[in-house]
Amino acid sequence: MPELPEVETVKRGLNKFIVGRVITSEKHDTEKGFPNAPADVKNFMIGAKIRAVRRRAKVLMIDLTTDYTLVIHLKMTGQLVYVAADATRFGAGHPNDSLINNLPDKSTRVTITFEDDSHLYFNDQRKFGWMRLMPTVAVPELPFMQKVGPEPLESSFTFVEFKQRFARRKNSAIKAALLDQSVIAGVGNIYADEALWSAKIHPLTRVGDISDAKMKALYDGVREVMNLSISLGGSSSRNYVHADGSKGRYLDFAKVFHREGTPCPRCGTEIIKTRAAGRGTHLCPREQVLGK
DNA sequence: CACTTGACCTGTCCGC
DNA sequence: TGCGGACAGGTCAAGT
Repeated sequence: MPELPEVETVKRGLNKFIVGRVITSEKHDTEKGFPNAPADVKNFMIGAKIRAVRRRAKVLMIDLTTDYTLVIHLKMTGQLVYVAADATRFGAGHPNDSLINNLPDKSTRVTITFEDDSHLYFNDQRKFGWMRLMPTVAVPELPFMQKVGPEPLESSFTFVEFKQRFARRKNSAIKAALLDQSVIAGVGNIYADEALWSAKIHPLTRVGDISDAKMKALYDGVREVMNLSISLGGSSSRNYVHADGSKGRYLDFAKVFHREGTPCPRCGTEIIKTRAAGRGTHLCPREQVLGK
């Protein structure tokens, strides 16, 4: 699923496409994806105007003028795709044509219609994702929001804080700690591997065994790979797409993720794929060594 | 508390 | 071509 850079890219796209639009109808296929009562939808969503779209960690928030918010988690395969009333505006042959011209499809969980007959589709093949309507003031009270760590790309997020956040996970593997959203927000499987390669740290290294210099390299690496990815529109490994249905380009620039069998860009050693923290994990076996 | 593992779903790919 | 198993960008609830 989308990690921080992908969710940030969707947020920016939605801010461009849907702010100011009025919702005229909503339709969903199962209670699992969108468990709100029809009365909530009728009273606080239909007729509301989109005020702004925000992101915290990997969670999207669409604020409405009713002081209610649509809170959305895309999990592994979620998509939020906006399709204009005249979808041909992209022109024949545009790379996202095949997706947007065929929505809704069997993965569509929720369809939101705006006053100009344009649509926002929430698609999710694996159905792990969810969308909920709740009062805007209640969003920070969600259990996830209570425990989630700081945003690593904020300029106020310092190396000192980074080190402190990881200190309470000193006995776990560094990759598991990086993926723990309560330590820092937004890192997922792709950027964990990319940042660990950048800092030359083996993913199974115990946090407490990592030198200050390497932790600093990791702090820099996390921020660099995620900033680069945002500038490239995120990573489209399988399902992820922008709010206009097009794909992200980060994986064309990835150093290790999905690059097993190809040479390490620094030393030429073949990248391998293994398992760490229960996840597929990519690394350079020469530069990322346990106990170093 | 810190830490690990399995469960939630559907689709795809790979080996037999 | 079919079938079984492993695996896929995330989080939770359980277990130790």
